[in-house]
Amino acid sequence: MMRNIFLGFIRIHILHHANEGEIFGVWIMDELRRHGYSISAGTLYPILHSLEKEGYLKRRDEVVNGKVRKYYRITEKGVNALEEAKPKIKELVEEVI
Amino acid sequence: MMRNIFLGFIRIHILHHANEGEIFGVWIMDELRRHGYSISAGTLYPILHSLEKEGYLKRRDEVVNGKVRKYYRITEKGVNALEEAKPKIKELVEEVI
DNA sequence: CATCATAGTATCGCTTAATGATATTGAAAG
DNA sequence: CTTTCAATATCATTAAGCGATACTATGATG
Repeated sequence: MMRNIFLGFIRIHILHHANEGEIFGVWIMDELRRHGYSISAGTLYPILHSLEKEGYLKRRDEVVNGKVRKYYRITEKGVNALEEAKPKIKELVEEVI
Repeated sequence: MMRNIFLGFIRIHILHHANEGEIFGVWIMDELRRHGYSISAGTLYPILHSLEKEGYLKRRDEVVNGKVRKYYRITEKGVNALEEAKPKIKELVEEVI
């Protein structure tokens, strides 16, 4: 029941965090786990790739502690999508809550 | 983007409406369309069946205008699930909005 | 009565998405 | 130049969503 809703939200959450700063795969997984939700790598990475491919996120590779990390940051298009989504989500949620 | 979120919400919306009164398949489809979302019959009916099977909804068949309608109403378990879900949704949404 | 039209529900075959498990990558350490 | 490790990537499987199409009463028509 909640899993379903959470999954619908995951793209928005990713955009949201990528709007506040740079994010990368494992960080997101941890962040979500902290909030009581978890997501498989096999689900997350394809989502990141598609968000990037569709132009909502842009990527930057950096070596951290000798490991390559792919940092993502929101794009202009991503910000727009996020702002457009907010009122719709609000409407969707307020009817029920 | 929004479709995904909407789909995650559909079970909650169904429970919500089944809490306010009796609902049936076509009515839900119309209601959602009115709000700018649409759902295929091939998606909706399996959802109704599973919500019933899992005990969130109970069914009552009635003939209306010479056609059989399956009215659904929320159960005690459904009400509980709905009430439990609300704060979690709120938390999930408020972080982003 | 037979058959027709119709609202509503049900299901099939296909496509797309999520998942856990497993593999790959590349820098650093030794 | 091998090993180790965090992080990312992909594979095979399972589950979910979908449009299209079929099914099921029932009341109307003649």
